[in-house]
Amino acid sequence: MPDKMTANNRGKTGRGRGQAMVDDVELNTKTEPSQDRAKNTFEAILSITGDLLVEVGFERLSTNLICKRAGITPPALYRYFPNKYAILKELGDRLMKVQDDVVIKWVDSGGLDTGSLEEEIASNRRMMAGVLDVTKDFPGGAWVLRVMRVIPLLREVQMESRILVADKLYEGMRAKYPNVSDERLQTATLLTTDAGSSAIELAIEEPDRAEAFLDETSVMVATYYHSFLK
Amino acid sequence: MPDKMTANNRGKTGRGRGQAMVDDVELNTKTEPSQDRAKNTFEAILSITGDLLVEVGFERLSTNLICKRAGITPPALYRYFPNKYAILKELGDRLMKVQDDVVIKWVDSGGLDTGSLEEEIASNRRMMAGVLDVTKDFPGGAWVLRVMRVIPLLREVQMESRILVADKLYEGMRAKYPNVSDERLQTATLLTTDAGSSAIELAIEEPDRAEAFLDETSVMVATYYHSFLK
DNA sequence: CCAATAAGATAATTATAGCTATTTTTTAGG
DNA sequence: CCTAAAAAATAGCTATAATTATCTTATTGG
Repeated sequence: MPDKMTANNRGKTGRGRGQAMVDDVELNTKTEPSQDRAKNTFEAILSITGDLLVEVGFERLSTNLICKRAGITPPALYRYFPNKYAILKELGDRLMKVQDDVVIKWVDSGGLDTGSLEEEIASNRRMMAGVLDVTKDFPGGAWVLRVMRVIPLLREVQMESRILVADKLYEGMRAKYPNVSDERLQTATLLTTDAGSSAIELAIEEPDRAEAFLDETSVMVATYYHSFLK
Repeated sequence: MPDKMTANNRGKTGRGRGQAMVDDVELNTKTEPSQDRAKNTFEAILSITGDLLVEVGFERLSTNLICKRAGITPPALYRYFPNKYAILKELGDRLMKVQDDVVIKWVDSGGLDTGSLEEEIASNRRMMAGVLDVTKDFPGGAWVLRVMRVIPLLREVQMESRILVADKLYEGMRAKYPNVSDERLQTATLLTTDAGSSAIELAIEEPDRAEAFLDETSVMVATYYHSFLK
């Protein structure tokens, strides 16, 4: 039986793989969109992916679903992203960036220049509220945080961000706690960053207790650093 | 063209669904294995699932792969577990149980009956080391923790455990910190449990710094609780 | 307004995932 | 040692995931 020659199957076969290769994948975006229409598509893919994470979760998220919701077809999506993980990576990069920016601005604007424990708690708390805000505003923010944990390549994105933030904090702390070893201070910044991130996740999950989570985490972290002075 | 009647396709069709329904699934185990052989199969499925999580990650984990590695066929697996998530849930249940047991034993054996801050730090540190140990011994322990975050139904398992542990801690703390409100103490136990869990994940991910992570987390948590005395 | 290029649509392909009806083999109790 | 129940194997099915070759439509710089 000869090949059926329909309008779009001219005897050459497609080469879908059915499953993405999770290792060895290129994760960077492809063509940067130049036209306005394309920029909209690009952004729509990202924001819809975030929305879908909230609606259907990570397991049910698929490129086909994203396309359907965005009103585009797969080739349009694959013009910008080489694969599904690249979309998630872009989301991860962006979320980390907005979170990092909050912390960096906080440090640069003197968030660490505090005296009393009470001041430190309050300053810390303000920073955490800022991080919570940008995360809540981010489409699917909490889900992006979770997904980053289960995809090794995205975990690296997160760790890079953690290190960036921890370094920034370290820089500001170094002068403040001169008699604490470099190593200890580095460990401390990493741990408190992680604890803060966990608290943010909890706060989004249980909005009713969000205030309490921020309050207590601020107390915990500030009290901890304060103990370095002794 | 008539149906091909091979040895096992007798004209009735199978009814595979191709994708699991992530919502609305039964997650409990089915037949409890009675024969020894069956118990081995049951345990093999669980421990191999843990191993595979480490080897290939969550995304590549599939029932077919588990079967292949366990030397069984899908129907054997599906005799015990109604679907893939039930396997993960059993792993989650078990990991939470061994972790919880460490904490409960620690409380019951007087882990909270400490006086000085130094004693509290040391006691806390012993408990965390215990939790780290059982988690490291658990096949795929760190991965199970991660996976629980991205599958809502498993997240519930984790939250139930958190609440159990937090309640146990709360019980012990209630007497120790009489002038702290119930609500605040509950928030505190939940947050410190979460922070501890994050630290365990970090410790497994970066074994070289595991000691430091436990040390500092103990300090952070103990210092925080200690501040309640003021 | 037209050519070049960007953006998107059509229509499939392949792989593999989850799962199962049915038959065969083990196991263990009488 | 024989038989009923338990356990596992045979051999698939169906759905859907990711992805693509090719063609068409929009956009824009000249």
